[in-house]
This record gives sequence, C-alpha cells and structure tokens, in this order.
Amino acid sequence: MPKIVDHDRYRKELLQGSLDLFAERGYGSITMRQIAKGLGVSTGTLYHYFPSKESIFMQLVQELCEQDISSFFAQAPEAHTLEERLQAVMAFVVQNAQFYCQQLVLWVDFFQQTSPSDEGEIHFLRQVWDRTRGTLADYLQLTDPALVDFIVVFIDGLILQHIYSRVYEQGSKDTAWLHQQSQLMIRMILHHEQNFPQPQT
Amino acid sequence: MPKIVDHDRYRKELLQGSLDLFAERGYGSITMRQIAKGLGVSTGTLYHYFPSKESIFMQLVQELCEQDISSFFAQAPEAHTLEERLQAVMAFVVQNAQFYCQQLVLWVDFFQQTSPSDEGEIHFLRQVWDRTRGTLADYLQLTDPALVDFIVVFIDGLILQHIYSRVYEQGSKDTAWLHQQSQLMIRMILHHEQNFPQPQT
Amino acid sequence: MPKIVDHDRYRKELLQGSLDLFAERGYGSITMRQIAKGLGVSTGTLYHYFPSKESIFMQLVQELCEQDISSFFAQAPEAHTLEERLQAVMAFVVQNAQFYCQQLVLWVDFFQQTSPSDEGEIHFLRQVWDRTRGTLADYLQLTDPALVDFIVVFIDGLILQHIYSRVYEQGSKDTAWLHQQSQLMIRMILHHEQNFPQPQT
Amino acid sequence: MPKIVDHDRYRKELLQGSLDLFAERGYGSITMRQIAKGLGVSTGTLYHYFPSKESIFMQLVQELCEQDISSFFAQAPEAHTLEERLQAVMAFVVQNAQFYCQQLVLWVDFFQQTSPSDEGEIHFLRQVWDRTRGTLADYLQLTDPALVDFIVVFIDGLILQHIYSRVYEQGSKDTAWLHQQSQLMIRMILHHEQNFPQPQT
DNA sequence: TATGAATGAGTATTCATTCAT
DNA sequence: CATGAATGAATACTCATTCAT
Repeated sequence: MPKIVDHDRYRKELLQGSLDLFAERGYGSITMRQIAKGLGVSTGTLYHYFPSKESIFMQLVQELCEQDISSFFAQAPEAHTLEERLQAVMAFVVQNAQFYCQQLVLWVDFFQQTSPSDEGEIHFLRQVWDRTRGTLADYLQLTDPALVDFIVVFIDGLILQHIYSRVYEQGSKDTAWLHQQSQLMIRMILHHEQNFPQPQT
Repeated sequence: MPKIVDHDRYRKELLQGSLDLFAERGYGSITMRQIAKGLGVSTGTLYHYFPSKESIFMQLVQELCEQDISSFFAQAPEAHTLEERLQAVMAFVVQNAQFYCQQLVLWVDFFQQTSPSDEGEIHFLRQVWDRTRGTLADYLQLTDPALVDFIVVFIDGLILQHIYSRVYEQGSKDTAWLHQQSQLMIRMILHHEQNFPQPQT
Repeated sequence: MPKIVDHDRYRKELLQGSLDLFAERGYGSITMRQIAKGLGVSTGTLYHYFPSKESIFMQLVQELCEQDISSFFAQAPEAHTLEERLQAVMAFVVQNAQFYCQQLVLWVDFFQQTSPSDEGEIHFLRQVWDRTRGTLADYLQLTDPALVDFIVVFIDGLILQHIYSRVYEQGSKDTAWLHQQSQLMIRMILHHEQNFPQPQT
Repeated sequence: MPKIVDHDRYRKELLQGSLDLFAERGYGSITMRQIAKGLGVSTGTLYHYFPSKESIFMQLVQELCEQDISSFFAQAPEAHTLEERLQAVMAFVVQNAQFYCQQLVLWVDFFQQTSPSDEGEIHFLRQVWDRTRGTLADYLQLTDPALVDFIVVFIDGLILQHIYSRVYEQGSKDTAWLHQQSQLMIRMILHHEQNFPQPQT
C-alpha cells in the first residue's frame, strides 16, 4: 500500500506555490534548488512531480490561463449599464493587480523562452486570449472589437505600470492611482460610446 | 574589424549589440559566451570592457534610458494643435515599436534581477521616468498629470500587446493595428479635453 | 503474481531475473529502478529482499558460481575416451554460450567493482574456480594442470569472441563457428595427448 | 593571442591518461570528477576537450584500436619459420598483457554501453578487427582462417585469465604462467600444421 | 508484505570569470 | 588589446535508499 497522496492535486499545489518564485526571479534566474526550498520540498520530490524545470514553468503558464477570468465571472455582479459593468471589471482588475502583475511577468518570460517552433504552447495561449477577449466583450456588451482591444491594452498598461511602481519608494502609484486611472479610462469609454454608439445587436 | 581606438565608443557599440541578445533570451538565460559570440568577440574581450555580466546588463539599461525620448525631440515636428502633437508622438511610438518592445522586456528583467536594496539603480530609473513624463507633458502641453499617466499607460499596454502578438501567426496585430488603436486613443483624449479642458498655464 | 511464501525462494527468483539486467547494462550503469521495473516489482520490494544494490550484485555472482558446473555433471554423459569427454564438455559450453557470456560480463564487472581488500568476496571466487578446474580435470581425466588451464583459457576466449560477435551483423560467428573452433581445439588436444601422453594415475 | 596549446595533441594525451581510469572502474561507475582528478585537470577543462563522458569513452576506444598491432609490426622481427613468428607474436602479447587487459575490459564495457543501433561505432570496430586478423594472418603466413581465429581466441582467453588472476594473491598466474600457456599453444599449432599442412600460396 | 512518495547527496554538465600568452 | 584555455562552483537532474501507509 503506497503512501496515499492525490498526485494530481499535489502537483497543482506545487504549481500554485511556484508562481511567486518564478514571478520574482524569472525563469532563467531561479534554480531548481530555490524552487524546492521555496516550496518546502526536496529537489527529488520536485522531479517526482515534474520532469524538468521547463515543464514546471509551462504547466504553470497553462494553469494560470485556466484560472484567468473564469474566477471573475463566477462573482461578476449583475449590471445594467455599461458604466456599471466597466466599474465591475476594473474593480476586479485593481483588486487582483498583484496576481496580474505576476502573470504579466510570467508571460514576458514565456515569450523569451519559447521559440516560434513551439507551436503547441503558443497555440494554446492564443486560444486562451481569444476566449478571454470574447468573454469580456460579451460581459460588457461591446460589439466593436477595437474598443475591447483598447480596454485590454489599457489594463495591460496599468498592470505594467504597477510593476514599475516598485521604483517609487512611497508607492505613489498604488491602489489609489490604479483606481484614478481606471476612472479616467471609464469616463473616456463612456464619452466615446455617446459619440460613436455601438450598433445594437 | 575597424580598429577602434576610442575605448568608450567601442564599449557603447558592444552595449548596443547586446540589446537584441538580452531582449531575446533574458538576463538569466543568456550566457556570456552567447553574448560574446553574438557580438563577434571573445569572452576575454567582453571582460576587458565590462567587469561582469550584471554590469553589461545594468549599463545597457542605463544606456537605453538615455536614448529614450531625446531622440524623439530631436526630430519632433512643430505642431500647433493637441491632435497634431498626439499624432506625432504616437507615430513615433509605432515607428519604434520594435525598440520599445526590447526596452520593455529589459525592464521587466531588470525588476526581477534587482532587489529593493539596489537603491542606486532604481533611483536612477525613477529620475529617467520622471524626466520622460515631464518632457512628454511639456511637448503635449498637458497640465493634468493623470492624463499624461493615462497616455503612458496606454503606450505601455500597446507595446506589451505588440510583444504578445508574436502569438498570432499572420501578425493580425501588426503596425496597422497599432495605428488603429492609437487613433482610438487620440480621439478619446481629444473628446476628453473638449469636456474637461486643461487649465491654461 | 503467485503468492510466494518462501522468502528465500523468491529472493533467488529475483536474483535469477536480475542476471539479464546486470549483464546487459553493467553494474555501474543500471539503476535500482530499472532492476525493479525489469523484475516487475517496486523498489521497496527489492529492498525488502536485498539490503543494497551491491548486495544484489554480489549475491548474484555467488549464485551463478554455484550453478556453474554442477548443472553439467548432473547431465554429463558417460564417456570412455578423452575425445568423447571433450566433445561432451564443449557441446555443453556451446549450448550454454549465452549463459556463459553473461557470466563473463558479470565477472569483468565484478573485478572492476571489487577492491583487493574485499578478501571475502575474492576468496570465495577463488575457491569456486579451483573447484571448477578440479572437477573438469577429474571428468576429463587429465592430470596435467597446464592442459586443463589451456582448455579453460580456450573456453574463455571462445565466450569472449561470442560476445564480440554482436558486431558482425549477420552473426558469422554464431553457433556453427563455436562448434568449428571447438573441433579444432579438440583435435589439437588429442594430437598433443598422442605425443605427450598423460602419466596414468 | 591565445594560450598556445596543441588542442588535438593534448586531447590525445588526456585520452591516453583516461585509459587506466576507465579500465579500473568501468564506464558506468567512474565519474567525471574522478576522471578529471585522475588526469590532474578540472572538470571544466575536460569538457573543453570532450563534449561528454560518452564521447571520451568512445574516442578512447577508437584511439586504442588504432594503436593496436601497428605498434607490433613496427618492431616485428624477421622470422623464417612459423614457430619463430608465433614466438614473436606471443612474446609481444605477454609483454603487453597489461595493456590488453585494459583493452579487453574496455571492450566489454563498450558492448554494454552500445545499442545495436549505434551502427557507426560498431562498424568501426568491426573494420579494426578484420584488419587486425588480416595483418596477423599475413605475418604468420597462415591461410586457414579457422586457425587464425583459434589463435585469436586463445590470446583473448589468456588475457581474460590474466585479469581474473588478480584473485590469486601471490599471482600464481603471472607472466610465467602466460609464457607456459603460450608455449603449449605454439606446440599445438605446430603439431597441427605438421598433420594438416597449409596449402601453399 | 508491498508500494511508491520522499529524500538529499551525488552526477554530468554549464557558466561566469580569470589569466597566460 | 585580444584570445580562448582553464577553473571550480553552481546548475539541472538522477539515484540509492528510507519510510509512512
């Protein structure tokens, strides 16, 4: 009778735990020993669950993708106006800024580590993004793809600045700043909608 | 191989050449041998000009910062309306998207490699950014810092999406897309200005 | 999997099964996991029957020694002339060539793994060999030790060439070749006996 | 100006030095650290000259093959009778027994490490052996291939016994024994030739 | 008894760095 | 100045062995 462990469940726990580590030091700079130590296991155990460092990273990227927005729409509030819906989305982003920062950093790493020939991995990411964009468009009830792209671009930029904000000692670009910028963006979208209303579906 | 007598000038050439290499593989993943090979010199030569791998990277980051917008304002067109100025800025960004992609990737790497205790390095970056923001505000003649931040956020998001666009095989997020999003942003800013005009200085 | 109650009997079965594995990959190159897998058991089980990898190997070597010629003389035909007896011996060798190949390989490995200080192990082997040589001399009724040595040398050389014969694609050094060489050797021994007859005991 | 080293020459020196090490401990059991230490260099240097452990081993095997009998025929004495030529060959073998022991051990290892699919390596060995056998036949002026094979088999067996002789503490199977067995073999060959003379070419 | 998860020292290999030429 | 050979600590990964179940 073997030691009873839910292999797959434990693997995902390790994956979850390694997110912080990869995000903080980067794929190329973190070592397996550091990961093992950070997770509180031995290197041997790590290799019992993952065949290689690359595999941990790739599985982590995939795991993250699956959590992405599903968690938002599980708690998304009913909202009748575009403004309310935008507020809900941005509130969610601001609230999970920390998480998105890590995801962003991981993706940049991912693109450095991946050669264009790794079609499998890249194709997977593409699907996730397309789906995310679609879900967002549906929730916001926006039909203009360019407008959805605009929102995505803005969110990405916001997250990136949040990463950079580590530079500003007293955190002048903290949650308040994220909120302020979000409001600015929402106002702009609303004005834009007023002037160039969406065709009704 | 031209005989370069000016030690410092050669150092900057090497720095310039190493940008592609660091951007493509990441600080932690690239090796000194790969850098040397990519630059067409021996590792010995590399160490003749730089004391360490970290030093190359840090000098590169600084070097990039100095080129930043100075090159833009050296060629910035006279522009009397806000729209013209925004168009000029965004045209410049789109035109140099490739370069900004590399810079973005380098910065993300930089934040992973840097501990908050490296005050020197971080303080330096902060100054550069503040200066950049200031110069941008001056050129656009915008007094609301939130609005300048908004533009910077948008540009960052745009560049990030451009990096991600490697995923889309036929490059559906190419220069045309950058241009489209830029126009959308400019329109929004202009509408916003109409409704909430800047206090005149 | 039959339930084997006899601990010792099962241990010998495992030993028997591990012969192929050690012979094919070598003591230093095979892993406990490979052995376990090859035997169809878990590593835990392996360690239940043997205290260490080295122990499996050493027990295997000893086990092989005990099977050595006992199995031959259990089936050795009555033979009145030297020629008949030589034919019987060589027929046995050729028939069991595969087995002797494995044994040879194991011994070479044994000498690499054993330091001269492991007197116990080495002394054991020596006894086995002396006994083997004695039994062979008795059966063949040869009194000249040099002649017995000669036969042993020849047999060893034959087996070694059989191992090497893996090189020759279409197996030109197969059983037929072993037989041919055996006949040549037997003829030589017989001629030699004619010219230098053994003193009768 | 690089450090001046005859790369290829030094590589062969290292190869030469690693023979003892591989022969004593076996391919699978020796470590790169041990090899490096045994050669008096660092592991880094080892990898500067060889891409992998396997490569050292394979190059060593090839290197040994090339030295094989060429060194004998470089010093082979003129000899008019078959006996003289046999004496010369066996004297050479006995004199270089140590070397042939190492070679034998290496080859056994080689066959364990090599899969039948490594055609390149195996084909190479085959050629060397065929050439060796041919050269030996020419020197001895023996036209019967079976007889040449017999001699080769005997030599191999002799060397193998010499390896085993480590078991016998006081070296009762030393050079004297090798000589005695050689004489026995030579006498047998000569008698055989008397009774079954070679067809004259 | 049997299993296979867990361990951490050890393995092959790499890499930043040094230094003789 | 420039080279690339040399170094050895560090890296990704493996393996004999242990032990909870």
